[in-house]
Amino acid sequence: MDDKYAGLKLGNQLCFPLYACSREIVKKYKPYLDELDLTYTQYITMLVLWEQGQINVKELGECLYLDSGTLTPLLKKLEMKGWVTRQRAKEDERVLIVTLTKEGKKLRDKAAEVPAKMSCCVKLTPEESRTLYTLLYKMLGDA
Amino acid sequence: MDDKYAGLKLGNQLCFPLYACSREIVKKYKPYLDELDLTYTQYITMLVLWEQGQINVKELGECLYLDSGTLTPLLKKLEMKGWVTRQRAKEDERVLIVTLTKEGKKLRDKAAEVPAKMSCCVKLTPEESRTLYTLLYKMLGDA
DNA sequence: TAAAACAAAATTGCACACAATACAATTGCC
DNA sequence: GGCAATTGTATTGTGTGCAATTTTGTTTTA
Repeated sequence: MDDKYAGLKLGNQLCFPLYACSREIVKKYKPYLDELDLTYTQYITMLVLWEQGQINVKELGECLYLDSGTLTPLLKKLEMKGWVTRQRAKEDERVLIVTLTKEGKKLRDKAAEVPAKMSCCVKLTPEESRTLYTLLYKMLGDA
Repeated sequence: MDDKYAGLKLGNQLCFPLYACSREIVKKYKPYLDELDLTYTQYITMLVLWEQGQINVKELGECLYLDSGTLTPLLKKLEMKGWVTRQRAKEDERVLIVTLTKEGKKLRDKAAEVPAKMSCCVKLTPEESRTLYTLLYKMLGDA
């Protein structure tokens, strides 16, 4: 009878726990990131910059699955805080290059404690975490 | 040398693919939900209402992991579209009861096709989907 | 080489999320 | 009954997230 609507049950949706989990995790980061004066999105942006030092907006967007509409205001805020600079590429003035500043590099030391603090919140075994990680990247890969 | 910062690598973060996947999936829903004149958040709200017919805001928030700051404007929009009514409980005027209308019920038939359309987008085997589902709920359970 | 096609960012506008705050109704305690 | 604490929503302000459009610059081609 109700089979027609079985697919519409919240409990049968894979998307829902994904969506809810994502928001719950970001919420858990908040107290630690507040200490660094970073939002979650700013944090993952800084992760890329700490690894690469310098990157243009297009590539940054590809790394983070974010577009310029999200990144432009975010990067301007990071620039105002003095952690990055934004300048046009000499070779091609359309390209905007984001570079980590000395101050931005310093922030990395404070941030280094965050992952350990967060890992306490995730109640999965290391193996479960790996499995989850693999499955998520498999989904993302086809995106 | 760089071990100190190993935890900060984007590739070592579980939160990141979770966050990215969540947004990518919501994005894939968009064209189908546009046809129903629903946003993703409105859609999962309707999922609950299609199952329950009636629910108060507090319980709805617990189901969806959303608070009143998100739900209040969202429910007002659903009310304006004529799919739900909002009225205070007689027993306790603080409680707001959201009820599906006849029009809202009709929408369920159109929505019934969405899950099948979406399942094509998820390139996981049924077993992988179940594993992912279980792991996500395990994380959520501790949230 | 001038115009068209293309590309990268920025801008704009709408829709969430959510913390913080406000507010109104209710409950508990004396 | 009176009043403080609690509870359930609503409001406000900030920060995304993204589609659509515009601006600016580059490349292609007629």
